[in-house]
Amino acid sequence: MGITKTQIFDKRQNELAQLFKILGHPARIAILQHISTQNSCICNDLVEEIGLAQATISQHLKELKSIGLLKGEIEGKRMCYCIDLDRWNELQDFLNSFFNTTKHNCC
Amino acid sequence: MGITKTQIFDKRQNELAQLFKILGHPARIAILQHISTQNSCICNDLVEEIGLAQATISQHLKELKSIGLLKGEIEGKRMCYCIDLDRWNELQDFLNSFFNTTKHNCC
DNA sequence: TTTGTATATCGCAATATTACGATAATAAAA
DNA sequence: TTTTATTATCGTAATATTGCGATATACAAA
Repeated sequence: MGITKTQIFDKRQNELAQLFKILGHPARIAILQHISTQNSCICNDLVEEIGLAQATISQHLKELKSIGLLKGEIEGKRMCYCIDLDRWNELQDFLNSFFNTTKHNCC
Repeated sequence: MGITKTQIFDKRQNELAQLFKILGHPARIAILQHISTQNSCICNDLVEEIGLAQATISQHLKELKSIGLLKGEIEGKRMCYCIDLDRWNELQDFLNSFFNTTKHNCC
């Protein structure tokens, strides 16, 4: 065991869980905050500011890219990672719709 | 390795990540949806409706309780799990504040 | 009391995640 | 061309998560 049984859940449930899961790591939260509020979008800057190894940061960036939250642009020999603001808003709406439709109780 | 280095992140980052992480599993999403929209709050009903073993559902319920999202009431020999709506709203606000303060880009 | 029902917890196996050193790939600079 | 800097990927060790059978616990019903 150890495998999440995705086949017994519907598409929306798996999608929601996947989004929450990717956001569920402090390094990825920190990356998003740095890019957004501290104007550092260069991979190497993030490595220095966050304090994880370069390979580790690169891996986290890849995961954030996998849900479309980040897009990377090549800038000479460096990579500039930016938040895809359209996707960001879309995601926020999606999570809010989950919260709003799940706001009732049976007892 | 394999340990998340929580000590290099601040309290808010770790808290946000923890909340997202707990929500990052389709079974837990399904549990919340069942309780809220399908009026099933009895543990055993969830076991039948979701299709995971009783021990597994019990474990997921425990994790949802750990972030205050569910509260369980004893009802005879059964347990009725309800969403803590105050906590639910608080959490939604907290996640929205993260989304709203991270909505800028450097490039 | 005995039996049956509902839930929690323990222990374990399978799998996933996290982190990082080493190395490859790419492009600018010398 | 050679060197240097930046990032991605591979391989691996450590740890975490998922899922479940077995069992313990608690309560109701017989």
